[in-house]
Amino acid sequence: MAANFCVKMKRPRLKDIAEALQISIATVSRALKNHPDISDQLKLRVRQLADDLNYEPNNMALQFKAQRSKCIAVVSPRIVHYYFSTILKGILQEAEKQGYQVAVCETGHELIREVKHIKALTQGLNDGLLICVGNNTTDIRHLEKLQKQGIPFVLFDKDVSRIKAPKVVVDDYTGAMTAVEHLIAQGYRHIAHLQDNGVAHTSQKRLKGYLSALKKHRIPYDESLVLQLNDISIAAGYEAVEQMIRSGKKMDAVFAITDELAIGAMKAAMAHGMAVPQDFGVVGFSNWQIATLVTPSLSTVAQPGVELGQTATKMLIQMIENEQSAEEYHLTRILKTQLIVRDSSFRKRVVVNT
Amino acid sequence: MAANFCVKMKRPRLKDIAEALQISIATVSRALKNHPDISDQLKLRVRQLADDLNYEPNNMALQFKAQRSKCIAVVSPRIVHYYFSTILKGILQEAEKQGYQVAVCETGHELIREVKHIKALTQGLNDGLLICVGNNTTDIRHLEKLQKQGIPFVLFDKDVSRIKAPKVVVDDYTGAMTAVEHLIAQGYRHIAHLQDNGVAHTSQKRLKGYLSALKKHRIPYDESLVLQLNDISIAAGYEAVEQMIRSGKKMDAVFAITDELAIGAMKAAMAHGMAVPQDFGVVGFSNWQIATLVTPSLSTVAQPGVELGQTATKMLIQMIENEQSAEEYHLTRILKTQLIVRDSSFRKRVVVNT
DNA sequence: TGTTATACTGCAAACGTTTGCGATAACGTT
DNA sequence: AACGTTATCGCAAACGTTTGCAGTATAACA
Repeated sequence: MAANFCVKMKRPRLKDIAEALQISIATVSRALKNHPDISDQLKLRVRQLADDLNYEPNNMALQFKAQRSKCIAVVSPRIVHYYFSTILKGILQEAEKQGYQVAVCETGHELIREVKHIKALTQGLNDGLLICVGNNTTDIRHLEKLQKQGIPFVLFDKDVSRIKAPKVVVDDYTGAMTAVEHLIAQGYRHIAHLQDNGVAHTSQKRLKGYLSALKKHRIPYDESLVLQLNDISIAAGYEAVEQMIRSGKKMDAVFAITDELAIGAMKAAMAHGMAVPQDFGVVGFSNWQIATLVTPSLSTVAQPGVELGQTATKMLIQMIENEQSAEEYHLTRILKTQLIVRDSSFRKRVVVNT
Repeated sequence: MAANFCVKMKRPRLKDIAEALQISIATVSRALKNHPDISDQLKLRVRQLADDLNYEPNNMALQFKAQRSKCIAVVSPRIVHYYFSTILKGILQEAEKQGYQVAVCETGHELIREVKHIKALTQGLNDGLLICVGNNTTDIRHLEKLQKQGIPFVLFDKDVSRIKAPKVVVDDYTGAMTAVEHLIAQGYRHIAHLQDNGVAHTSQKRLKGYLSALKKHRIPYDESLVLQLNDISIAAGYEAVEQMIRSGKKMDAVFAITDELAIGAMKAAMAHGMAVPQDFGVVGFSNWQIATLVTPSLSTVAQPGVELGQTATKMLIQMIENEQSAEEYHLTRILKTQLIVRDSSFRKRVVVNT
């Protein structure tokens, strides 16, 4: 009776039920878990009271006892980012399926924040980590420390070649190569490549793909057609291509490391009177939503974000539940990209392959 | 010596340090916490060994003891969504600042998943919740239950008028009104409104803003200019406006509930030979990234996503740390939107206000 | 009556940490 | 010599739950 007057009712515990029913805590626990040792009659009484009190087991106590939290954490350089959102969606899907909670944090490509977050996330709360390192992460001592501590983790999207650990990445090399081969098949011959500063692993792989495609089709490599940009924005792409055109450089196509760069390139070409795709072909990378919205629509290399997230999560949970450390479980899964041909690179006529 | 041969070294505990140093666990704990009761000499030895063993306190034990996890959880309808990403970024920023971990989950606007996730997230692991209900959430018993349990939570973005709880929302009404007034000021008179099925609180507020603007400027309300669509995609916007044009309906502008709808509308108008913004004005809602990329660029109402996330998080953490339940802390923060005028609605001439 | 099986239920330890309080020694003071 | 002070450290309880083991009562059987 009087208990109801209490404004702030404490969370009920097994002990409360036990005392109310004059039985032991152990019995309550077993009754709620439908243990055969407990009589049906008592089970009923216990469950009744548990429902009335709105009893929910205290997960902090459970995970403390089990030393398992059923939580994993994601370390991502960016949150407001179409591709990373996609990956996160895949992670959440798989985690939900397996009953795991997912903590998220953003590093903004800053090593300090990366280190800080990883440290905070590993102080016992999470069973494992999904990490995408930042573009500037060359110092990998924090990852090596993770390994030493035996904390399960999986690297995703960005490869870190210097560390042996489970990884899930996208086949940037083949993706880029396929894209450039497509441009070549469409008859473009002077294909420029727009990339960022080039330090990131992905950038290098895509450049290699570009080079391989040229080589395979016996197209001479022109160094001046590969542009390193500080920025991967639309404006940067626009500016780069405009300068090239102004300088009189012969160029009839662009393969860009980003959809945004590609769109900038496309706009610059059009602004200078070139028709896309007739005079100028463009292929981007990532298949952002905007690729379908620009005119002409942008051909691009799609990365399987959801699949990547799912795969990484599956691997991580497997490591956790089999108690395998990252060290003894190094295997790199490479996911296929898919070339999506849209209007910006499809001349709609049969092209003789050289 | 032999311990080093052990392949899988267990995580060191205070007990391990204590035994190695032949002192009590309590002393180790105090030494590491720099308690004045412990001699500097012993502190040094303890810290030395702790460092050597790479000791990190077990957070599960800590949070179990304190019954505080320093974790909050976010329940969001969508993950791959520009606006929600922005909000999440704000949440993560504020949480990082205050040392909280953030768990995330996606409901996909499905009530069942919403209920399930909220239940899972509240079984003790999180100190509080940030919830954006789905569009179809009319049954709010799960929220009422949260209140009864005294678990702190803040509703964000979507208002749920039937429940008294702390909320952070955006001023959809004024945002919509300002947008429509802008169209009116630009001289448009036959302004259509594209909305979704209209059940969501935000949809209703925006419709009201639309109506208020018309009324204020003495423009007769034409019911047939308000279209409820099943879908908020570009295609849906395109189709809706195309049908209107074909039907011969007089219409010279669109205010859409979404940037995507607005872009669809714009493309439809242009496809039918109308010049934007000369013959046809368009304003969207949300300021997605694509708004700047379409031609002409899209005017839109920007929602302060980061600010919203930060505000909600601040409120939640305050509730947690002051032990205020959602019931006794109901206050609704309404954040201002900002009209961003771009090419799709700016006729670039002085317009006499009627 | 004694033995054994059956059906329940409770005791207590364990998970790792913190912390109030009590204990011990060394040293100084009277 | 007796007492007080100070510095240093340990004991044990507490947080909520699970679970192996032991215990008790009842009933069935010889």
